[in-house]
Amino acid sequence: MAAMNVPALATLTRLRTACSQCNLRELCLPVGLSSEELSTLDNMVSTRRKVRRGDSLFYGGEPFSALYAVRFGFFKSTLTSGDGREQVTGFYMAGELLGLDGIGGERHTCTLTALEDSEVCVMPFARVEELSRRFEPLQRHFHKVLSREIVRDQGVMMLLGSMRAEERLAAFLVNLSQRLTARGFSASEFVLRMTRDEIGSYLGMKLETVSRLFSRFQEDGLIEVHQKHVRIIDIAGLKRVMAQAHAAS
Amino acid sequence: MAAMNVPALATLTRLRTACSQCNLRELCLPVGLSSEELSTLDNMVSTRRKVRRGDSLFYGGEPFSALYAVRFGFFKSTLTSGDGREQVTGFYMAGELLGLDGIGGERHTCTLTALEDSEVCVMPFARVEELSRRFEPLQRHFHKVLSREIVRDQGVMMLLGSMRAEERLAAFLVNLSQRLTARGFSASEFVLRMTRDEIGSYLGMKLETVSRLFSRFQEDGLIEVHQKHVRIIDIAGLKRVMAQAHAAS
DNA sequence: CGTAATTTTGACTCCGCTCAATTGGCGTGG
DNA sequence: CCACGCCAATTGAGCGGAGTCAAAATTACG
Repeated sequence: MAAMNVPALATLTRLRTACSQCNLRELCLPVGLSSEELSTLDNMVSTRRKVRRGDSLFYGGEPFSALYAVRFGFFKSTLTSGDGREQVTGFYMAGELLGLDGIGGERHTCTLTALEDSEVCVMPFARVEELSRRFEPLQRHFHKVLSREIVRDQGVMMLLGSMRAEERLAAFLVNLSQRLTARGFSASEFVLRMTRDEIGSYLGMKLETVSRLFSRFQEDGLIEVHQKHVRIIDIAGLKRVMAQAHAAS
Repeated sequence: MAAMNVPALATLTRLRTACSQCNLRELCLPVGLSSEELSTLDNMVSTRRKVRRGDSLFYGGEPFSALYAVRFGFFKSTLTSGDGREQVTGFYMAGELLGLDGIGGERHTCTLTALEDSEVCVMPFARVEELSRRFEPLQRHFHKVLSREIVRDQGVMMLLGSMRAEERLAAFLVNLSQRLTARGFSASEFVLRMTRDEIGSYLGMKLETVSRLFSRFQEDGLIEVHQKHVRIIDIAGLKRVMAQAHAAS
C-alpha cells in the first residue's frame, strides 16, 4: 500500500518531531492522553530549530508566527525600553514555552537569546489554535500555560517590588533549584548559564551586588560558589533568607 | 407562541447582560462582528455582580470558576507572599478582564478588591472555553487578551527592575492617563482611586516616597496635585522624566 | 461633628549603586 | 605549551537615593 512507500527519511523526520515520542511530553502537553490522542498532536510541531549559544530565536519587533517549546538548552528573554535600557524578563529551560508575548500584538515584544546551544520545537501558531479548537484537552492545557506565565510574572513583580536584594537572590536560587529538580537534574549542584550581569538585570540589582551576595551566602554557609558553579548547601537556610520580614517583628 | 410568554423580567435581564448591547463591546470583544455573531456571544455572560468599594470580588486561594469583565468601577489586584507581605500587582478599569491568573492552577492566586463601587460581568470559564472552541474570532481574541496581560506584566517588571522611583511614578501617571483617555475620560485631569500606599506597593516604593515625588513633580510644573485629584500639566515633561537615562550621557 | 485614616514634610540612616582596581578563567595564536 | 588578551567576577571605598521614624496637617467618614 501507499503508506508502505513512505521514504525512510520522511519517517525519520516524523519520528524526530513526534510529540508522542518526546520525553518532555509531560512538561509541554496535557497528561493522561491515549497514544492515539497524542499522535494527533504530532501535527503541532512543524519542525525543529537549533539555536547556537549567543544567537537569538527571535527579536523584539519581529512579526509573530509561531510558539516554541524548548527541547534542550537555556534561554533568556530581554525587553528593550524606548531609551535603550535592556532588562532580562525571564530564563527558560527544557519543556518551557517561548513566544507567548507575541500573540497579543502579532509581533514579538521581547528578544529570546540562547545562553547555551539549544534546540526548540517550532509550533506555527495557526496550527496551535486550530488543534486546540478541535481538541479540548489541548485547549485547556494551552490556556493553563498562558495563565501560569501570568502568575509567574506576577511572582517576579512581587520579588522586585517588595523584597530586598538578598531575599531576591535567595528566591532566585531556590526557584532555579526547583525547576532543575523537576527536570531530573541535581537540586543542589548546578552550573549557572547566565552572567552576574544577567542575574542582576533580572533581579533588579547591579552585578556587583549579585557578586557580593554570593560571597556573603558562601560565608554564611548557605552555598558554595566558584564562578558559574553553584552548590546549595542549606536550602532551608535560603528559604529562611527569602522569607524573612525586613524588620524583626 | 411560547416565546411571546417570556416574562418581562427575563427579557430585561437578557437585555441587561447582553454583550451585543454593551457600550464596552470594543474593549472586551473582538471587533468587526456582525450583530448576528455578536448575539451568540451574549451567552458568555451568565450574570452581573456588583462589588462595593472595599469588598473583594475573589480572594487568593479561592477555587477558580469564572472570568470577570469590569463594567464600571476600579479594582486593584494584590498578592500575599508566604510571610504575609502584600503587594499590589495591578489596577483594572472598565473593559478589562479579571481572573486570568486562576486558569492555570484552578484557584485564584491574587485577591481582587474594588477601590470604588463597581460592577462586573461574570463569565463562567467553561462557557468561555466552549464558545471559543466553536467561534474562531472569540478564540483569537481571548488568546490575545491573555498574551497582552503577559506583556503588560513584563512592562511592570521592566519598570520595577530598571527604573528609578521618579521614572516609575512618571510612567505610572502616563499609563493611567492613556488608559483613561481610551475610555473617553479626560487625559489631563482625574481622581486617583487608590491611596499613596497602594501606588507605592505597585511601584515598589514607600508611600512617603510617592508623596514626596508628587510634591516634586508639582514644584517642577509637571502636574498639580491636591490629595487624590491630579491634573497633568506637562505630559511631555513626564515622558521625559520617565525615559531619562540615569546618568546624563 | 469628632475620630480615624491618609497625606505631607522633616531629619536621619542605611542598603545598594558608582567608580575603580584586581583577580581569575578561557580561548587563540605564536 | 605558554603568553597574551579579553571578558567575567570579586572586592573595596565612598556616596546618594530611598527607607525609617516621627510629627503635623488635612481629609474622609460613620
